[in-house]
Amino acid sequence: MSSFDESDAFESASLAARAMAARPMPYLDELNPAQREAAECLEGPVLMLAGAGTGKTKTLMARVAHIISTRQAFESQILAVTFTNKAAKEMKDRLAKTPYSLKGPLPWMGTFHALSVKILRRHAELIPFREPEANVKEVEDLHDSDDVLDSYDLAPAPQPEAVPDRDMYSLHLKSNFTILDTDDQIRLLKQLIVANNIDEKRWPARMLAGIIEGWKNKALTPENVPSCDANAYNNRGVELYEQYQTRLLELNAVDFGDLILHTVSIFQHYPDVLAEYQRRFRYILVDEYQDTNVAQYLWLRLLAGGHKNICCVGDDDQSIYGWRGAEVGNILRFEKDFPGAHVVRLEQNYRSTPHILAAAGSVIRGNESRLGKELWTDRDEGEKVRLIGHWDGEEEARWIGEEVEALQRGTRGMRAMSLDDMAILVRASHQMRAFEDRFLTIGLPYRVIGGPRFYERLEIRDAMAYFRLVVSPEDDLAFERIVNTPKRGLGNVAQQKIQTCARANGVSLLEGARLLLEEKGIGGKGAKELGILVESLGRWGRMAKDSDLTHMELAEIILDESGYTGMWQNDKTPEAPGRLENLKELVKALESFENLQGFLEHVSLIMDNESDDAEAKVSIMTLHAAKGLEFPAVFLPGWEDGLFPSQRSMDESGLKGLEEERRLAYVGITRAEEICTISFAGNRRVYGQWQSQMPSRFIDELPDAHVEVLTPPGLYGGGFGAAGRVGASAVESRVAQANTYNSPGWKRMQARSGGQGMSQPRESRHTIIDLEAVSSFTLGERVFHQKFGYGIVQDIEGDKLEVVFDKAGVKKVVAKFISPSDDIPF
DNA sequence: TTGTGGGTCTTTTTT
DNA sequence: AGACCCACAA
Repeated sequence: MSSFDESDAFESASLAARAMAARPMPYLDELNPAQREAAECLEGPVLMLAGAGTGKTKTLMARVAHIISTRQAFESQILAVTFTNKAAKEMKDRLAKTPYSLKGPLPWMGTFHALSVKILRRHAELIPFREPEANVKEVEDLHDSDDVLDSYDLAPAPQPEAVPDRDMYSLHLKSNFTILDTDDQIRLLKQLIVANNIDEKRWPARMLAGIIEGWKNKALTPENVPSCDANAYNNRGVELYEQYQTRLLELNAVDFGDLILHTVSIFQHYPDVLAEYQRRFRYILVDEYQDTNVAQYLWLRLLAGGHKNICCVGDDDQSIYGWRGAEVGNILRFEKDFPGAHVVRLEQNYRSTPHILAAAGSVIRGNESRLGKELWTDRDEGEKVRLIGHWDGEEEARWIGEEVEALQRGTRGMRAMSLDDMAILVRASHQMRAFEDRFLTIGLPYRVIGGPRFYERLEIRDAMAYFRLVVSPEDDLAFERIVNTPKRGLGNVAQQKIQTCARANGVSLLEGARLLLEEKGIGGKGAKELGILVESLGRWGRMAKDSDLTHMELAEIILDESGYTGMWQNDKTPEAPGRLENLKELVKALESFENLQGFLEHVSLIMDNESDDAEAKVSIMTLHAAKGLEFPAVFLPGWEDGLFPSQRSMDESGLKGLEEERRLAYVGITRAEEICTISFAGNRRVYGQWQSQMPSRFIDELPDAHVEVLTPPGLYGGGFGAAGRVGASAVESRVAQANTYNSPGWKRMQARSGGQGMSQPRESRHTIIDLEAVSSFTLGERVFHQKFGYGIVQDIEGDKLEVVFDKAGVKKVVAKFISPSDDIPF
């Protein structure tokens, strides 16, 4: 990456010289007044509140063009940050298409992580930062502060008297560090957990990984973890976190969280380094600001600290990643963080019809904490949002399948739509199965968006482990991964021996294996195979250096000679051919890199897959995956209380959780350009159990005037099932439900499974208990919880209930219950 | 070393 | 119900 050299040219070149030839600004003419304001205001901090479909990317691009053509900065002095590679790529493409006065691409456009890697490679040896003695007290003071954010000042820490001598610490990060993905991380943590004699059953590695990730998201190093988190992971969380960080340094590796954390830490502790970057980046642009976590926020705040020419773009109503550390607070607090900030609201929507916007607006208005925005459009009215209830999930999938086909043909005078124009957006990925099943049986082409990323797949990770080992033989994690893949007769015992031998000699596992073979510490088939592997790795390594083979040819040789390709060729399972296909893809992907090394450097941060195939297909994806996309026709199935809004989200995060769910609903509806169809089912299988469902409370929030309630076919003829009833008179029932939802003891229509001849609906009393209503329980009362089943109330304490459930030994403190006082659903 | 049975968990997912 | 993971047996 030579961008630093490029941008150094700035020091000698004069901006004034470029200013001589002023050019017209065609990009500004294409904007509406609000967009134009956001693009033109180049002085000081700007917050661009861009609602769904209001042309924020276009505005951002115009802003870049404006900065360049008014000679405020060179391309290389603009820092443009996104969250995903997809977003970064999209911006790159857009910029390339409408270059205006741009001389070339922006070298500092990328994800937080990619940009951090770029920075970190230059300063890796500054990690870890060690507090010089004199500063220790100060740091302790910081930790006592309640608010993580307030404990950091905009000004970097005072320069330590003596810059730590890196040689003093044998252990520091080196510039060629590897980036671990989640899988490696978990394996590493597992080893630590075992080494610490912790019961991995009770305290899973995943949990620890989650806790550590949470800390890193908050920019907390092991020393910084506040005392309130000290009891995390059976009181040993911090201890293990520290060990983990040490282990990472030993491996010269970082995880994703470290990329941000280390960069922030360098900025905080080395003012000269920070100043260099502050000077370099004259303008900072941030996309999806509502998704930033604390660490990323600090990253930005430190970089913008000097000139404060920061432009954050976001939509507080589309913040749906709170569960992974995103802080809506960042965007809500922007004006406080950056006094004198210029706030621009983009409210004209170019995507959806008025009916759709009205529905979305009416739902999101239910949220308390928002900056407030009202989308409008001058488009034609179009169709009302459609609402329909179904008997069960299968019926719902069947109906949507037919509806998709109808739209494809073009019905009721509507234009025929391509399958590419339609999407089904679900709350949880397991909901996708019903649609896949149905679409397979009727032969409707579909594509699932999401799923495991290309480079996360088993075979890709295996292949890459081979490459890694060839490039850097001391990569122990890679060695562990492939030593017995394909099967070489090296089981646990053999691997243990290698571990011991390597540790005893203080060498890498590969080297340890070699020593072990020399000492004849291992025998039989395993020894022979291990010998071949060790020898081959050495040979491939030499080939990588000396031979004239292209790296693609080398990759193929590695995969073939190691027996890895053969392993899948002999595999008779149905997925084997697909995996071989993926391996070919992988080799093809090597093409765009100069060598294996270069490929590996980048692969952990890229995810370009999504092969664009020609055939039109309906898209199926989660609401989260749909963010940023748009479709003429959108289906939103599964709007049932407990599923959407998700019970778990509400249990864990209360009102905050509910508000995030509501934003999810908002995101869903605003994906639609012309037709938006919301549906729910009266009955659904939950963990193999049939449960009757209530329509989502968000349905209550839809404005009657903009909703058309459809009648599910066939329900009137056969009888009056719960679903039929709710579906047929959803508008009336919505009104009734709205009044009773949050109070204990609402009436509930009880559905009964019974095939075609649907029985009369029966009423039964159920109670939803929220925090305020816990006191309405009595000791010894029998309760039912969706997850834990039936149980007895043991104790009532403040706003918490302690319940012992029938299911062997489950004793939980939960605040929310559903309690049937007479009848049991199904 | 590989197969099997029992126990557990079950929202969303990027880098 | 169904997937996954681990412990234990062949």
